[in-house]
Amino acid sequence: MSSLEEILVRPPDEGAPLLLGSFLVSDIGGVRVKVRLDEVEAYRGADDPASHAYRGLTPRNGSMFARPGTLYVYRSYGVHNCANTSAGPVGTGWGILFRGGEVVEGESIARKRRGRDSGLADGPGKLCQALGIDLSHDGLYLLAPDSPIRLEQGEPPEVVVSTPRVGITKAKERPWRFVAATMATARQ
DNA sequence: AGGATGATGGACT
DNA sequence: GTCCATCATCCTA
Repeated sequence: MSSLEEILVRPPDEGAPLLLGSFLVSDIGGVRVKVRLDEVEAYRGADDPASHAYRGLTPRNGSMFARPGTLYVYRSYGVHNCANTSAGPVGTGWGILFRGGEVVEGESIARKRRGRDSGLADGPGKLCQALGIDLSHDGLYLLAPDSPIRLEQGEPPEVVVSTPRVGITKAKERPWRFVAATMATARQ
């Protein structure tokens, strides 16, 4: 099994599927919420018209160009926050979007933050809300054990399904969305 | 300085 | 399935 450091330094279309089963943990407001990642997408910087980093470094996307494992948070549709980790060598602008997961700890906190009892983290905006991630957390280093938001190693899923990415208008055909599945349930 | 846009989610028909 | 809230950011001028 590869370490998170080894996974994140790879090109994201190779690293992203290996990130499935890992945990995204937040210690915010004195409480902990932990999510097992089951859906991610790769964005490949200057090689990828769908990436926020496609046009190079801007004030918003700086975290994507930082060392792999840096948290990049952006506002989506004026309403939601979405979280990524940077990937690849420094300066590439590569990244992996955390699209969804299952809350495995702090479920009551997640329910409260989400204002509902189900669908707690099955989407990038929902996942951020459940974990309490907002723009102020942009730039955190997810591999630091004392970071309030961090990645922790987990068990890889039985099966990984790859599909085109969701919600983009450019480079739609690239199969860079990766979803954890089991032999029985080959989800799309 | 202003306008278009979007890696979404929730409510509703 | 459709509609749309709502705003940071980026591009054009």
